[in-house]
Amino acid sequence: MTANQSNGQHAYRRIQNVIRKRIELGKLRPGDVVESERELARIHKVSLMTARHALADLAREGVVERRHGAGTFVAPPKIHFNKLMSYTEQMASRGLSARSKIVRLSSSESDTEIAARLSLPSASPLAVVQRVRLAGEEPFALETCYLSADEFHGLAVPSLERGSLFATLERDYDVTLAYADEEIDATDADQRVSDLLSIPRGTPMLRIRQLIYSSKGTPTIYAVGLYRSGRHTLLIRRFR
Amino acid sequence: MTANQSNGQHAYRRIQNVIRKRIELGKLRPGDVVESERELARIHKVSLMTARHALADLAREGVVERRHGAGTFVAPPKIHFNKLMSYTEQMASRGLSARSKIVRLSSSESDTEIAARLSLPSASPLAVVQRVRLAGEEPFALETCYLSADEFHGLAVPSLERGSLFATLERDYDVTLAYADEEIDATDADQRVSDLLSIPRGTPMLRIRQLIYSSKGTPTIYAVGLYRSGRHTLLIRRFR
DNA sequence: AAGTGGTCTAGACCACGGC
DNA sequence: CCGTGGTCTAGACCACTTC
Repeated sequence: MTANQSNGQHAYRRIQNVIRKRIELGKLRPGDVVESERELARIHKVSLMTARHALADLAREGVVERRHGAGTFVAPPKIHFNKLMSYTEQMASRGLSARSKIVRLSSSESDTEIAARLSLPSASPLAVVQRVRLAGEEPFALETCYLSADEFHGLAVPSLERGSLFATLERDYDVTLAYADEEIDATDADQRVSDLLSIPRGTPMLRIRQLIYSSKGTPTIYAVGLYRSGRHTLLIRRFR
Repeated sequence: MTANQSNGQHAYRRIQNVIRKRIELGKLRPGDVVESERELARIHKVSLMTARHALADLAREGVVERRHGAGTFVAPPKIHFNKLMSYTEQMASRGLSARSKIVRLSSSESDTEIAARLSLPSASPLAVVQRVRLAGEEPFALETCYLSADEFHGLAVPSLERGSLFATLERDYDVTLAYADEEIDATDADQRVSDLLSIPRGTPMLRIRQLIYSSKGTPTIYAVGLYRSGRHTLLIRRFR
């Protein structure tokens, strides 16, 4: 009995999971006090440092707040700012289902500039997935994703039409996405965009170009999104 | 001799400061190995847990990176993503000087919607500072800031023309800004904007509306920025 | 095999908060 | 006052990387 105990989990993780589950189930609500380090140590039969580790880590994640001399409390539910989420996940977090239509799917194109962004040789074949995103029945965004066709061969339409690209990559290709750098600016709708989204040419669009990195630090997806003005606002939180 | 030693610092902070200083002075460069936990413990005559605390904390801040089984290394210098910076600070970080022109300065307006965003009574007087931002000689953005006129009376033009609004608030009013929530979308230039920025009407604009909070959590500034397309892109990093 | 970070123990004293 | 979090000790074993 050293690091792991009954199951294959670390002690501090087990403690965190117990607390997390209680919050998830509504047994602990925001503002409620959580057991103190000493109580947790006693209950879980671990040392104080381990109980402390569990709480300090939860506090870092923003799950709980600690007040010196007072105690540890469940943090108010936080809006997930600056989180990298697939369209599917974004919709799900608002209780909506993602609807989209694939308008282009190919795996043998090549584009020097995009290959460069993905740190690929300039003639590398690229897989391209272009989708129109729908809010209700109304199209409001056009998203185009570029990936290395060599690394991700055989991206299937059905899996993309239902699940998200993120989920497909993580499930079928054992790639976990970690972070993305985004460039955001404004343009106007050109002919192709206005046709696909049924909006007038020249409509102002929010353009988001993101380079999504895997957890190994490899640039994995280059995505360009065009969002119809008024139908989509981006939320960001910045810190000083 | 328990928590503090020679000076009034905690042991783990002292260790961090030593490492930080070495990085600042260039004695440690990105990729260089930092002393191991055991070495630090020996050198600073502290326990392993304390040396560990120092390094783990530096790793959280992104100053160093730790690799299991390999060692602790100085992290590559980070670009400051998602940092709340005034226009003046943004320019300074690129080695440029901020140039802007105040086109409106008043302190007795009132606007129910904006007052509400600042959590003020709806008839509260507002101080308004509207500035055109210049890149070289070319105007590329229009920024409008709203503050409580009661709290910030006597905002002087000269201090705003040179220094930043941020600096003025922090110096003259003892307010430190902590974070901001931003809504980003696209619009087009209306008559007033196109006149002020000398651009055609209908030019797509990036619109950033930010609510800036003080370190006490009080909404302090509501700012609306309109940025000319192609002349300004926003950079964001998102994490999963 | 040697060295590293990651987890953990079983305590200790200090600083702070609320009663 | 008592209970809380924050720091700290002097070790231990495990998991991992490097050689």
